[in-house]
Amino acid sequence: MRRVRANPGEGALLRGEILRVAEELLAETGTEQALTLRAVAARAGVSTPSVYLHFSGKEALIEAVCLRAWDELAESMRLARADDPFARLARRGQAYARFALAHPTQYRVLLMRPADHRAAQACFDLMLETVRDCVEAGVLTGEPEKLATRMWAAIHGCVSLLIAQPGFPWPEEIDDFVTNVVRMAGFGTAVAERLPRRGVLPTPRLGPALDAACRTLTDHDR
Amino acid sequence: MRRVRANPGEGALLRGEILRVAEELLAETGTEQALTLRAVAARAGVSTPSVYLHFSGKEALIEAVCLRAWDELAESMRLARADDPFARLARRGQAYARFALAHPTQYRVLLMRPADHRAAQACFDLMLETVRDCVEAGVLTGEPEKLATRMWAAIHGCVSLLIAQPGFPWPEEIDDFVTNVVRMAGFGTAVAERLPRRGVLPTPRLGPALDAACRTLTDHDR
DNA sequence: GGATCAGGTTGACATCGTCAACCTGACGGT
DNA sequence: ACCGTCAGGTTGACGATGTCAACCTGATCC
Repeated sequence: MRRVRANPGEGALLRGEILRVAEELLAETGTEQALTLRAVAARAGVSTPSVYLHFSGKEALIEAVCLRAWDELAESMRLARADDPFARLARRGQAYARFALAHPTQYRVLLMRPADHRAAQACFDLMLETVRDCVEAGVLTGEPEKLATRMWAAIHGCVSLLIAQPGFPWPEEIDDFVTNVVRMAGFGTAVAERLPRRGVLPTPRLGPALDAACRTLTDHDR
Repeated sequence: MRRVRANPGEGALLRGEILRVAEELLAETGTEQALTLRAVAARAGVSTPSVYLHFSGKEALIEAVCLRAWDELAESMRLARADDPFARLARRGQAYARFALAHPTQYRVLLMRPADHRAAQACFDLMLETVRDCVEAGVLTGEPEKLATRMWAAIHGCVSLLIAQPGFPWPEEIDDFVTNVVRMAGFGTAVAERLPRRGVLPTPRLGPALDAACRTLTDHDR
């Protein structure tokens, strides 16, 4: 199983190999504790300290492995298109959630542990761009950065709870849960920003008023 | 620094002492990696394996330490009262967020790592109870369990991002962020559940319609 | 006054991340 | 043809950590 030494100039080949087996190991075990430098090195057919030739330490390796997933996420969000900006927002939110749930370990390592990297920046920017479109189209009002972080929080909360609390008695199917959280975030952001902090109808009158208001939002013409 | 041995029948005293110093250590360092059995034992004035007399291992100790915080959280949510059920929902959501941000390490350990315990069950039940009140009062519609999980997701997402990504360029003050996420969750849940999955006005007409609809929700009488 | 047993301690083991020192074989210059 | 050089590794060790089996000890009861 011993790996043959690379020729001069090809040292980076080992780096790729290490990343590959580390990703494998992480996917197999589902936890970064099981990602030992010794296990990674052994599977790559190489001695343990060789990892240090390409990564400054264990944390650096883990980060490098997980960061690869985020490029894919940005790509899959970019692919989630729709002509209507508000619909595109929902599509991208769902793409985000779908990807996170498909790569739970990487998502957890990068976004559910304290860190100062900005792994999600690219994805957030894609979200932000779509929120801007919605503001221009008049369906959302307010500062796009603030609106986007609030919606991000909702979707992140949804997937991170699903990842971290598999034992919780979730009352709806995962797909429905994600979809409904996305809808809640979208409509909630649109409505909350249009209402004053105080002076909204008191609860007994708010229920019927919401019924009536929502009827006017439905397209009866088609 | 050596602790005097407890008398027969008082063995549980050490358990309390261990919990106390472990909590101290966790609060000081902010990370459970620094919570070594050796450090805990040393600070308690006791030998390392003594911890095993009261906890089955490191994970059990960490869980026991963090679980103590949740009882306090449930209490502080119970204290967040308001006559109006919809307002009470917001108060409790904010109490939840405030507590989580005040005990970030415990929150992270229990809710942001994979686990099968149901740490948050008691808090969720308090949330659920208030959601039920809102449904009875007519301001929310739908199945309370589903509504509550969606709102929980939003608030959890908000605090867990704040805890895990302190380096992110948050565009609003933490208090405002929390408040606005809570508003988004409340109004979003109320509205999204009243709208059909399809057949909502297309974006160009949705903006003005939302403006008009939200005007009807404002209390102009006072 | 000796047995008992709760409440610990001692010493060791395997595993981990990390590092300094060493090895080795391909390649360029002469 | 030979020899230095240097990229690309390896060896062996260190200290820290979770965990466990075996041992100790002093209060209490008959």
